[in-house]
This record gives sequence, structure tokens and C-alpha cells, in this order.
Amino acid sequence: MLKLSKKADYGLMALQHIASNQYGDVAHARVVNTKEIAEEYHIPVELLAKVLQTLSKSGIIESHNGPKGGYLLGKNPREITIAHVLESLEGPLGIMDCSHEKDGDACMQREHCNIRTPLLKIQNSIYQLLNNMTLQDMLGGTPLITIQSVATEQQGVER
Amino acid sequence: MLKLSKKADYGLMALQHIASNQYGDVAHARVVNTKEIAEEYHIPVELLAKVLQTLSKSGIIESHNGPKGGYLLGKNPREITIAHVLESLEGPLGIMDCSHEKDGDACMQREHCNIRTPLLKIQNSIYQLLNNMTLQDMLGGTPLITIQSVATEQQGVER
DNA sequence: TGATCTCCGACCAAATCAGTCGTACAAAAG
DNA sequence: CTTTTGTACGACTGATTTGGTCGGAGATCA
Ligand code: FES
Ligand code: FES
Repeated sequence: MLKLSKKADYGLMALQHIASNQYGDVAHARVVNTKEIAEEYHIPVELLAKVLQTLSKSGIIESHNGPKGGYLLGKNPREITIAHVLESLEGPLGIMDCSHEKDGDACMQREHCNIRTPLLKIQNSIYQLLNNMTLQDMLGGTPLITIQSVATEQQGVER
Repeated sequence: MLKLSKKADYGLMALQHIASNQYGDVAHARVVNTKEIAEEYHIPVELLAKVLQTLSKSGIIESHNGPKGGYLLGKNPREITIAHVLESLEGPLGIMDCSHEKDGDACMQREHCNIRTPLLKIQNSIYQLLNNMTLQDMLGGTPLITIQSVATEQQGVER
């Protein structure tokens, strides 16, 4: 449940890879091409290509054509939020199908719907969660974002 | 993205309905049958039936056969967490397909995978979110659970 | 100019999901 | 004890989404 698509996975991996190549070491501004990433993580090339194209269309990464071409981050890793990445790959966040609906076509009459408000709350919380985490936080060395504020207690998350 | 299935929606609606009939008014322990709920919310009866069966199998509600039969909450609304409901209707929470994997069949070699840890963090946060919200919180009068802790300010925890 | 790379849209196959149907069974009412 | 009302359960179909593929067009550099 609540699984996010392969595209999203691939996209995040690729971003992490690009970011760490660009900021990680000596070589700054090293261009990374699709094939390299695909082979590194065993992702079907064509699919990854499509993912990267989408990301570049959103301004998250920049594409450089021609031989020696490839991809480069479009912004600082601190400014790339997970929410933005995911939303550009899959649709906008919508925990229920009628999350953001134009008043015209409501689902089963909204008056009777008793779960809309609480669910929107949840959805909003998740959004904040994703929006507060940036690519920077996913990079190796950096300590991960602390979202304990919502996590209260670690009561047996089983299995 | 991250949309949850119709079954989940229906399940939550039905639960809310059952709960408010059982605890809301004078009539305590009023049994509610499938057809009633289905008509109220314009849900296909058969599908709702299946959902309710699943829920009753998880002990969230109790079924009562025969004429005048129907469904009843199996626990106190405070003890029915959204997480439990959702997990019993859709699978266990898994933000990526390899969330809970037996060591045997890892996805693309886990060594190279750079996104597993941060994603698990996110997943865990979402779980806590859902696990801290109960059916009680979805009932009309009660003020909703305060998830502001993550939403508004990062109180205490810097980033 | 030609090799190499990204770009882009159309396409197919598999999996999942929503919804349907039919039958069996349980219990209350008469 | 029979009838009526309702749930239990599994198999089935159709629609939608997703994962993955293909082929050509355009850009860039040597
Ligand atoms: S499910 Fe759409 S308004 Fe309630
Ligand atoms: S995606 Fe499975 S371990 Fe990284």
C-alpha cells in the first residue's frame, strides 16, 4: 500500500548519483550520462531515459546534448525537495482520487462524505514530510532529516 | 501519486458510519447492515461487502448473521488505528517494492542502493502518522489529531 | 561529415484494481 | 421447522495503470 512507482525509485537513485558525482568529489560539474547510471543500478536504459527527461523538463536537472553530453543538477541539492521530484514523476500528491477536484465534478456527494477532512489532513502531513526533505538529505554523509516530531514512539513496527 | 485504493476509501467511510451509529446517539449497539451503508454513500454493494468481510476478519468489526444482522465495531474507536484499517485492506505499508524483504531476494544489489535508508525513514514517518490517528479522530465532533508537529514547525529539531 | 548522445512520442505486455455473480451458510421470526 | 433476511466466500470479467520497448529526429563535438 502507498507504494510509489518504479519511475520514482529510479529517479531518486539517478538524482542521488548525479548529485554525488557533481558535489561529492574533486571533479566538479562532471556530466553523467544515462547509460552510466542505468548500468550502475541495473535499470532498463530506455525507462531511465524517460525518467530523466521528465526531471529535466521540471528543471530539476539539466540535459546537455551531443557526445560527452549527459545530465547535471539544475539546482542546489538543498533546493531539490523530494516532494518536487516525486510530483514531477508521478502525478500530484493525492491520497484519495478526489483530493483536488474542481467544484464541478465532486465524487459521491461531498455532503455525505465523512472522511474527506481527516484524510486531507493526513495528506497534508505527508506532503510536508516530503517537502521538508531535500536531495541534500539523501546524500551519504549528511545526517538524515529528523522527522521524529511526528513519530512519537517507536512502538513495535512489526515484521 | 500515493493514492490509496477505493477499497480503503470505502472501508473508512463504512467504519465512520458504523462508529457514529454505534456511539453517536441514543441507540447504542445499533447494528448496521451492508446495504444501508452502500446506499448511503453510493458504493457498489458487493464490493463494500467484501471490504467489510476483510475488516471483520481483522477483528476491526464484528459481523452478525441472520435477519436484523449487520456489522458492529469490534473495538473501541480509540483503539482502531487508521494504519491497521489500511493495512488490512491493502497490503502492509511499503513505500518501495523492496521495503520489507527477506534477505534472500534483495532487489538490485542493495549495496549499490543509495536511497534505501532515507526512504525507509520516510516510510516509517508515514506509518507513525497513520498509526497515531484512530477512528475516534475521524468522528465528527472530536478535534482531529494534531499532526501539526510535522506540518507547521520543526519544533526543537533542526535541519 | 559522421559518430555519439539526448529528445520525444508512440507502442505493447503484464499486473493490478474495481466491480460482478452465484452459491453456500447462519440466525431470527413466525 | 420452515421461511426470510442477511452475511461468507470464491471465482470471474473488464478497465486502468504501470513497466518496459522501439524507432526516428535533432543536437553537438571531433
Ligand atoms: S471521497 Fe470524495 S469527497 Fe469524500
Ligand atoms: S531499491 Fe531495493 S534496496 Fe534499494
